[in-house]
Amino acid sequence: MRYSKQRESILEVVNQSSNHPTAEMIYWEVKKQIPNISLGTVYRNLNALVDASLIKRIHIQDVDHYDHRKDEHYHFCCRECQTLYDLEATDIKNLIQKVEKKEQVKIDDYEILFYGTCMHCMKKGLREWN
Amino acid sequence: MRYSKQRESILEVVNQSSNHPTAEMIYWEVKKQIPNISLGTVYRNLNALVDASLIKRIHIQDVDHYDHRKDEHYHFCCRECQTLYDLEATDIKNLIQKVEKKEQVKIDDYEILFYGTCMHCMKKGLREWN
DNA sequence: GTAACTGCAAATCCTTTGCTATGGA
DNA sequence: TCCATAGCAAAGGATTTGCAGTTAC
Repeated sequence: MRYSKQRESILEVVNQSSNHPTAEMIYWEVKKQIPNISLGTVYRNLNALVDASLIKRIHIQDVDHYDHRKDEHYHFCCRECQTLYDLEATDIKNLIQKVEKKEQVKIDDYEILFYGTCMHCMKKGLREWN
Repeated sequence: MRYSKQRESILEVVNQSSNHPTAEMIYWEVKKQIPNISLGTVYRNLNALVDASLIKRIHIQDVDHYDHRKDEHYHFCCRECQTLYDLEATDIKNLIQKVEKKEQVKIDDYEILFYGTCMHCMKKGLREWN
């Protein structure tokens, strides 16, 4: 893969985002640095970066989002405020081991997404603890 | 939600499928019973059934699939043969409890998908155990 | 009777692709 | 120099929507 300032900028935006941007959001962000970049270029580069495993595509509630790969994590989507959080990958090695053993498969990646209510929205009383 | 034979047939096809059909596959299957059904009707009903939580939409490798909700399960996608398997939801209650406690959230649903190599393909030597 | 539902076709939305020009190695 | 990559605009594909007719209740 050859260098281009467009691809560098796109990768940088994804890596520095904590909010799992969509292609469109990435496009507008990169446009601040490279005003004449085209949306086609953003899509092409996102695909190239996903193929190269430099970033990850995650599909949440009917929309594609892009995610840096800095560490293993789960995702949590709050149904009240629609925020998408990163969660620590609690127990993941243990879980993978158990599943591999029980099902006799070899696992090399995962996508773990929980839905529910975040602490913030629970405090607002939008949902009771139970 | 009012009764219609189209919706009944669509729900039945999803419930009786073990292969996580796409909208298109469901359309062709329902067409055997109701030859003049339109694709638009299939999409409309799939959305209605998902909204009513009678079926689940799962997005795997860039394609939407539909899944019955008979029991809790994980999904496993084999990178070699592209088969999508249902796996037992090993340890799920324990995992949810741990995550809820650690992250202070309330979880009411999840999507857990593993990627890797299935037993079948490993036996064919497409990938080594390790 | 009437509101929900259907089939059909057109519209919409997101993403990809073809083309020519540019730029990195 | 040469080939990957860019920008632009048109094409593509999946899904949704508007409308007029039909059906469940």
